[in-house]
Amino acid sequence: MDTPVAPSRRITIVDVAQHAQVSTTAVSKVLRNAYGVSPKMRDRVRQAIAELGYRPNAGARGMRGQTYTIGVMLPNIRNPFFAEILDGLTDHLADTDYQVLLGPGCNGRDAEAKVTHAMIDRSMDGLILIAPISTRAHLDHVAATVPTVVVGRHGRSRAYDSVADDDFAGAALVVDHLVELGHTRIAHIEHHETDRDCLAEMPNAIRAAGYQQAMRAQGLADEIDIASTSYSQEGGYLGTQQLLARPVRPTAIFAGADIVAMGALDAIAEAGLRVPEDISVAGYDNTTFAAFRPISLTSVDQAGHQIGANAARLLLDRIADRQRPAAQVKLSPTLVTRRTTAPPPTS
Amino acid sequence: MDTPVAPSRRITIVDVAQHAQVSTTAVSKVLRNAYGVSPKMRDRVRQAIAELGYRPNAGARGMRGQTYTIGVMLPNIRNPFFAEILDGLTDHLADTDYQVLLGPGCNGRDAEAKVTHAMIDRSMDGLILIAPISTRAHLDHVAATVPTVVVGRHGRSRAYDSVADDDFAGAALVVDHLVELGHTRIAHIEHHETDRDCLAEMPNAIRAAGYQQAMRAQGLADEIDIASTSYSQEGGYLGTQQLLARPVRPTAIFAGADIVAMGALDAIAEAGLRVPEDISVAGYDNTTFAAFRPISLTSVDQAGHQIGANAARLLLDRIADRQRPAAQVKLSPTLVTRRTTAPPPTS
DNA sequence: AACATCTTGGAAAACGTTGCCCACTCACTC
DNA sequence: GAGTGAGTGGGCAACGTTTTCCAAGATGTT
Repeated sequence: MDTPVAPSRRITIVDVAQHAQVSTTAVSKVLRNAYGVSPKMRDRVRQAIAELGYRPNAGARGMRGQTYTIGVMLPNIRNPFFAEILDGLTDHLADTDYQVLLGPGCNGRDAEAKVTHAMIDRSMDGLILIAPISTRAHLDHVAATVPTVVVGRHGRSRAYDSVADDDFAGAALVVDHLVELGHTRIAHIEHHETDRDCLAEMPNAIRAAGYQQAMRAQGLADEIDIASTSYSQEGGYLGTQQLLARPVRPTAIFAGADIVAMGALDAIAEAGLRVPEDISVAGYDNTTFAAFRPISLTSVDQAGHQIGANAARLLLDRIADRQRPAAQVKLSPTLVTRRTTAPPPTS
Repeated sequence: MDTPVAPSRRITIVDVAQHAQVSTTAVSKVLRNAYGVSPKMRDRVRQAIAELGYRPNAGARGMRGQTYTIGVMLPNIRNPFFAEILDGLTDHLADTDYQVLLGPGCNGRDAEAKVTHAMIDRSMDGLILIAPISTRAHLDHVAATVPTVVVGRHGRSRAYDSVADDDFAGAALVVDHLVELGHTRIAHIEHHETDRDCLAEMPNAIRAAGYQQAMRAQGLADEIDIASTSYSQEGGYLGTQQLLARPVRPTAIFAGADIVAMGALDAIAEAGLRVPEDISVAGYDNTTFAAFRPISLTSVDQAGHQIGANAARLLLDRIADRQRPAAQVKLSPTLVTRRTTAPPPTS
C-alpha cells in the first residue's frame, strides 16, 4: 500500500512532468481538471502521478490557488450534538477534493479569534463556525476574508450564510408536551448570556424566549419561571436548587440543554425527589447519553446531520460564487419523549 | 479589535519591511526569533507588525520552513476520553507558537490513511495519532516522513514515540475490585479484532489479556468467560445477551469500554435483572457520562490529560531533534468505583 | 597596527504550485 | 487560399516566506 521507506525528497509536480514528458503546466491542469487538456494527455499525466505516488503540496497550492481545505470551528468537542453536525459535514464533503480540519475546543472569544485567524493564516478555502460566540463584527470580518458559514446562531448577515435549528419552535415542543401531560408549573433553566451584543442571536436566548412565548400561548403566563445559570452540569444543579427552593415547586423543569438536565437530575435526587414521579425533566439537543437507558431523557432533537450537510452545501456554493447573496437555512427540531417526563403528581 | 472592513490585499512581510524600513530578511528573523537581530531592530519590526496587523502566511512559511501546525488524528470524536487527551495536548501547546488542527472522525484504515496523508500534504510539523488502527507499516512510513507520536497503542517502534495507558494493569484493577467484593464469576466483553497484524498492540487485546491474567492470579482461571463482540453499545448489548444465556450466569461483567457497559445495562434491564443487586457492571475509560448520576458506572480512569500532555511534550522534543531515540511513556490507570458494582447476590 | 572574530543587516535564490499569456495545429468558412 | 476560431500545450512570472550566502562595521588579540 505504501512504499516501505519514505523517500528522502518528496515527489513534486516537476518530477511528474519529467516522468510524463510534459510541462508542469499540463500536470497542474490535470490536477485541477482545468480546461485545455486532451484525454490522451490526461491519461498520461494520471499514470505518471500514480506511478510516482505524487501528492500535491497544499501550502504551495494555496499560494496561487486553493488549499482544498475547509476549517470547522467547534466550541466544545464534548457535546455529541456537534459530532452529529460534523458527520453531516464530512459525509457531504467526502466525495469532493476538500479535506476537513477541525479547530479544537474554543471556549471564549479569544480562543475563537485565535482559531479563526489560524485558519485564515493557513489559507483555508472556507470556514464553518459552529455556535460561535464572537461579536458580529468579528464574524463579518472573517466572512469578508474567507467564505464562511455560521451554524447554530440566529440573525442574518449579508456576509455569511447560516444554518440553524428553530430553537423557538423547539422550546414550544417541550412546553406543549409537558402541558399535554397535565403540567402547569413548568420552569426553565437558561444560559445567562451577559453580552448583549450577540444576545439575541444565541440559541440559548431563543430557547428562553420560545419557552416564554409557548407558556403565554398556553395561558400559563403567570407560571413562567426561569433560573438563569449556565449551560453546564453545574448550571443545571444550581438552577434546579433555586427552583426547588421556590414556595411553590415546579412540577416540570425544561433544561435548555441535556447537560443541564444532568445537573438537574443530581439536584433532584439530592432533594429526595423522584423523576418522573415527583418532577419531570426535559433537555435539549438529544445528545447520545440522553438515550442511555438509565438516563432516558426526554429531549429536543436537532437534525444535526442535516444541519451539517446544509452547511457544507452552502459553503461549497459560496466558494464557487462569492457574490451570491447570503442564504439562511432554518431546520425544524423534533421532540423525543423518553422516561423523564410523565404526568405531574396528583396531590 | 478587528478592522471593520477586510483589506482587499493581505498584509505581507514585504509591507512590514517597507513600513519598518528594513529588509524582509530582518522581519523574518524577528518572526522566528532567529539569531542576528539587535534589540533595536526587533522592537522596530515588532511595532511595524503590530501597527499593520500582520500575520504570516502559514502556507508560504511551510515551503521553506515550518508551518507551526500540529495535526491530531482522533478515531472518534464522540468518545469523551479523547477530548480529555486533547485538553492535555492543547494545554501543553497553548504557550507555544503551534496551532493544533484535528482530523475528523477516522473510522477504518482508509480514512486514517486519508487523514494522515492530508496532514502531510499540508506540511504539518508534527502528528499525533490517537489509537490508530493502521498497519505498523503505515505508521512507520508516516513517522519517517514527519515527527509522529502514537497514543493509546502498545508496541514499540523505532520510528515514533508513543504514549499509552497500562491497559493490562487497568483490567487487573477491575478484576481485583470485583473479587474483593466477593465475585468469582466475572465475565468480560471484548472488542474482537480480526486483524492479527496489529492485534497485540491494540488496547482492547491488552485489556482482554490483562483480564485473563488477573483472573488466573486470583485463582479463577476456570471462571474466565469472554464474549467477543465490539466496543460499541450494540456490542455490549449482544455480548451481555450471550453471557446471560450461559447455564451459570456471571455475577459481574467487565465491559472493555464504557460505551459497551451502556449496552450491557440495556440487556440486563431487558432480562429483568437489577444492577448492581443481581449483577455488577464495570466499564473502562471513565467517560463523562459514566459519572452522571443515573448511570454511576464503575470504570477505569486513564489519565487522559496527562496522556495528552506527554504526547505534546514528546512531539515537541522530536520536532526539535528528529534523531533522538524513540521514547515510550506508559501511564497508570486508576479505578473509580461507583454504584454499578456491589457484592454478588447471596443466594 | 595588522589581523582575526563576532555581530548585524541585506540581496538573492530557493520552495512547489497556479494563472496569464502566447504559439501552434487543425478543421471549417467565406 | 486566406482568414477564423476552437482546441492544445508550454514558458514564465508570480505567490510569501525562509535560507544561504556575503559584506560591512565593531570588537578583540597579538
